[in-house]
Amino acid sequence: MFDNFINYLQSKITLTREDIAMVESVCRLKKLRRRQYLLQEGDVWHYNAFVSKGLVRTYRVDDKGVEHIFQFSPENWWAGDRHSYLYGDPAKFNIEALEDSEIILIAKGDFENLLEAIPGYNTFQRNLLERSFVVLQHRIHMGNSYTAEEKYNEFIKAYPNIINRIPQHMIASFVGVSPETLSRIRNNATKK
Amino acid sequence: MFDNFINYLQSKITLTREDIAMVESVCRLKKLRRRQYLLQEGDVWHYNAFVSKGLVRTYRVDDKGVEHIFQFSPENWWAGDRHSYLYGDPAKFNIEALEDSEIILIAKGDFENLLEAIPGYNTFQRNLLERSFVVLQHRIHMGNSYTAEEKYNEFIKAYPNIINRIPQHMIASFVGVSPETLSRIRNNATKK
DNA sequence: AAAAACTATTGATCTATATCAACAAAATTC
DNA sequence: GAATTTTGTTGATATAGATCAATAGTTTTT
Repeated sequence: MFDNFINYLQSKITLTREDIAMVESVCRLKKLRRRQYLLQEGDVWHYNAFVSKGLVRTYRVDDKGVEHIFQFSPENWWAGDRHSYLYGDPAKFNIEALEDSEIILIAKGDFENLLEAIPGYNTFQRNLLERSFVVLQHRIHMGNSYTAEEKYNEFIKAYPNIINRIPQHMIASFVGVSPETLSRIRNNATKK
Repeated sequence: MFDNFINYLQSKITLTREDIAMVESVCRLKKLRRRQYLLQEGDVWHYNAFVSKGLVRTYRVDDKGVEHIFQFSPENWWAGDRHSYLYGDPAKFNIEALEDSEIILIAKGDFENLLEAIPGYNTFQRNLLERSFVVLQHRIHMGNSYTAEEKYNEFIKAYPNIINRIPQHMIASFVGVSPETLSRIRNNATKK
């Protein structure tokens, strides 16, 4: 039931039988149909969510009602609203399944116990955050200095394996470009 | 000599006398004159740098030769190139002192030892990264949905204490707006 | 204290990209 | 399988903000 997640963990850190039992004891499986929400704006988020199957998007709606996708999470990635998780505030993000999905939920307190109890997990988690930091940093830099076309090219370079599972206008939203502009970019690119 | 840093640490985690001795044994003080570089593009960064006095900026130069400031680090903040640190690649960032500064350097290996050796430090460091993540996330969202004026207002709200130590065109660079536009924004704001 | 470098302002012009709008193909739902 | 929704394209137009350029005050350097 939680095999995907256990395999993921074992590829990152060493687990004893007891560790595995402990992890499994705090996991909860949540199945989502396409278009179903894992989190809606306004609710408080206190889970760590591992996508074991499917694909999920995390997005936010701005003052003008426009959606801005922050992240796509396919299998073996995480999803969540880190701000709400950290500060207990109502979420500004929505998380919605783009495909029928299976999500493993671990409650905040349980997850923190795992980090302390399993040797190396705290360090691995810190490392994961460091790498995320670098990715976000680069996205900020792209936002300030790349053209729309460059941003799109960077996206397909960074996520080649999921592009055909995501509608084009959502890629536009992720990279911060209007859907029309992205359509024109792709059109020009094929002409060359 | 490292008092500022020890005080900072003690405000976050509990330190024994031995812990303090261990920390001090791996600290190195580096004094910077205004305009002096702590890191230059192309060099590899393998420190954790705590600003104990002064102010430092971390910036990157894009393909067109334009500077983009990623971060200002005043007293009691950190500075560094996390990408270079993590992957050992030549830095894309420059770190330059905006004022005469004192920086405490801890080499990568030493720092990792501290995280393991001092109870709670690993967890505190993870928490620090989580909060940074949230900040960067918000900057990405602003980049995609705020006007130039809103971005500037957000900056003065977030960093009210350092605005008068930073030239206006550098604030413009940080928020991702041209210096002329920022000048006009401020002008309009005062008219109201 | 003169020269040089840095900083901020203001005006004129340009441009990348957004917005508005209409249409059609594809996918999904009933 | 008809109706509805989603998705992508293309054209016309608008606009926020960039760029270019000139000026001047301020700070730093020599």
